[in-house]
Amino acid sequence: MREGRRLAGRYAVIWSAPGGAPGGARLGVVAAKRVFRRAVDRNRAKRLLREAFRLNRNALRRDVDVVLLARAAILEAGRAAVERDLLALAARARLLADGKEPELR
RNA sequence: CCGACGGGGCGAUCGGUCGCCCCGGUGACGCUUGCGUCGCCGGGGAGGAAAGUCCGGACUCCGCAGGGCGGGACGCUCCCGGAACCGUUUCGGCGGGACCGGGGGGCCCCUUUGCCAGAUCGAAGGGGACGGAAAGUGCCACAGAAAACAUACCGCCCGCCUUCGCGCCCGGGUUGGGCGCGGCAGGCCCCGGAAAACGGGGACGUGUCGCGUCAGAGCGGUGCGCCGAAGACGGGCAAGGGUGAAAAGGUGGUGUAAGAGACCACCGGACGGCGCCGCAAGGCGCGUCGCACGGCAAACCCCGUCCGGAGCAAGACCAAAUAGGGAACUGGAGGCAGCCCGCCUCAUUUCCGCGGCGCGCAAGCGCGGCGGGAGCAGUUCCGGGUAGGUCGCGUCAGAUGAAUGACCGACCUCCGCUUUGCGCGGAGGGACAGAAUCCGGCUUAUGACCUCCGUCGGUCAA
RNA sequence: GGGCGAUUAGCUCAGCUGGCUAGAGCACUACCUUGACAUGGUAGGGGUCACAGGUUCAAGUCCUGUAUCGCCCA
Repeated sequence: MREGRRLAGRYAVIWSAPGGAPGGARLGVVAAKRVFRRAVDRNRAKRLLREAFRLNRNALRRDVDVVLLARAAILEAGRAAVERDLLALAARARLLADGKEPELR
């Protein structure tokens, strides 16, 4: 991951590196204690990122590993907004599976 | 009835789909043959505070025969209930128990109010970390005379002394004054006279002088004074003054030089005296005391009860590499020979013991040999221990970076539109907040709803 | 997870066994010194003692709770 690519979005920062598993891309989530002081906020941030990743896992390339770092603004966002942010980031990082274009608006 | 605030309870509905963590079962695949990945079935999956870490306990290690010092925590009394846990047990129970809740009682403080007033008391409401201030030590700033074995600043009173004033008495009686008498002079009136000259008389009391008498200030007095003032000294008193958070009972009287519980009445108070009531904390009565002995112990401290220390990052087990420790065994290198025994050459730190050879008169020195120990080197083994791992943490959550989410529907709440209903649209299902060994307590944070309680406001009725 | 400590002026710190006006240095302001500046001198301003409650006649100090910051232990 130290050599991986990094891109920042509104609600998250994404790292990516070659890897992957038979089931598809693997995920790691990070919520820093400096950013989210309360444990309930850290859990909320990680759950939002995890859900957004799960719902869009098939849209991503299968041969990469991904780490998502939550940013402070994510607490104000809903699930759909986090999903859109994640897909936009994946597109910029060239992480989308071949032949599939995100439906960005 | 409504609203606000405080306190308490509760912190939450049903169904479906897709995912996550753990356990049990099962199947497929992969290979380092016991794990990994994926799937299916069944079960379980955050809180009242999981939080703060303020306490108590279980548990673990250290220590351990027992106790003390030091340090710390708690503190009215009685009853009932709950309680993690501990001890004991005949497994029914019994005893203890940090702490929590409820009720009754006592004591103290504050506010309001009622007593003529005051000390103080009663009532109502509220509050109390509520053992001891008569074991000891310490502190009580400023102000005030005095702040804790009370004191005497101002003040009140008495005595004495000094000075002064006032009054009285006495002495002295200047100038002057009043009264009386007298002399002289002057004016006025009357008579004589021509006359305003002169003479006589009269009244007046104008001036002056003398005598007598009366009063008499200033001044003086070792004088007197139920007079007064000031000051010094000696003594009595503690009522009044004012300061302060706090000043040694209150009111009225008697009394006194002045006063004071000095004495008296009533009220209040104290008692480590007695009696009675109450399980007790305490209360009441009697008696005694004219009534000195304040506050602070969330100051040191004393009394009673309790506590050994550290903490799951405790601790237990498995255990690589490297370095170091211990034990046992072996003793280097080369050549000859090669089945074994063996033989030759070179090298070999130090100590002890034994005997041998050589030199030397001797002490001793040198040479090589045997045995033992240490060191060194090698091999093997052992233990400690680091990285790492497993357990601790199994009990209906069980993680070594930590799992509970998303969507749909029902239902509910609120807002808007609509004449109501029906219906439509929108928002929301809410706050505080996420287990990390477990349990109990405390504290703090909290939306909606509920209603038990309290305070305040509004409206309605009586 | 567990065990501890601190908070006083803009900054760094004192403040004893509760009491007198909460002080010191740097910084800031004004004036003096200089042609001007630095330095120096004089004077001055600036404090919810982190917050809340309690004990006490009286709290920065004592007690309790809260908040924030920091340290240590595998």
